[in-house]
Amino acid sequence: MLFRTLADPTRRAIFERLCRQGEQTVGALTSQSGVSQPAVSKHLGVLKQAGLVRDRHEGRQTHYSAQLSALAPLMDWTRQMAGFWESRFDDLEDLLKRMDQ
Amino acid sequence: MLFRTLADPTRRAIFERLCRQGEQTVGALTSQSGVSQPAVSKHLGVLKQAGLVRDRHEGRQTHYSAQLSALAPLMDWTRQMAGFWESRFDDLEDLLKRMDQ
DNA sequence: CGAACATATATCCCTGTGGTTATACGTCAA
DNA sequence: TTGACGTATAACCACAGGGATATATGTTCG
Repeated sequence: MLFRTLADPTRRAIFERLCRQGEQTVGALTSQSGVSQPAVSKHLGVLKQAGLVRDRHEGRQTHYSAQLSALAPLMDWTRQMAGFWESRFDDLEDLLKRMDQ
Repeated sequence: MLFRTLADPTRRAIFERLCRQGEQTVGALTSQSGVSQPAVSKHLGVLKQAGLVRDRHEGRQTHYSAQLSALAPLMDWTRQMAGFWESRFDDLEDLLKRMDQ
């Protein structure tokens, strides 16, 4: 589900912005997304269902923020793939270095 | 492009199998994929274009293997998002609260 | 209350793409 | 060379889903 959710560029950009700049209203996200407000709301719904964001209602605005813990399965998957590969003899020192950072 | 490539379950399963079990022929991959051989070939083409697999021709068969170094951008992206998140004060507070629970 | 505002939902359209079958291309064996 | 085999390409279909516009829901303010 995570891959699918993050596959769309617009949606991924929204999530990245929430990671970089913290909590944002739908309006703020819309103004820099290049698509309509309903489109942004739909993307936020998908992100929320994937657990990647959480929403907080304050008056008539809704504030969204990134829920980074949801990325854990992604890191786990990547590490697992690397593990399988590594256990089958080969260098990939470069990748392992980056994983250790 | 990585997210998009790995978003499809069938294609991701093919890649995972190549990671777990090493080099495989198209026929071997097809037999356990649940879809037709042309579909598998198409998926392999997409994976190849994303740099996630390599192909090696041997007679009339083609052997595919995972090219794990292509996952590096994925790890970099994830780490970058985590970095943005941790560098923001309010989120650190949230994290600490959750750690105390 | 009524109007402006912020967001969510409904509806529809249209493209992308994953699936199929049919077929072409290359390779091995006889 | 002919035929069987392994894989790739072609042509087509069906549907998911991202986009827009229109409208509903809910909130603040005069």
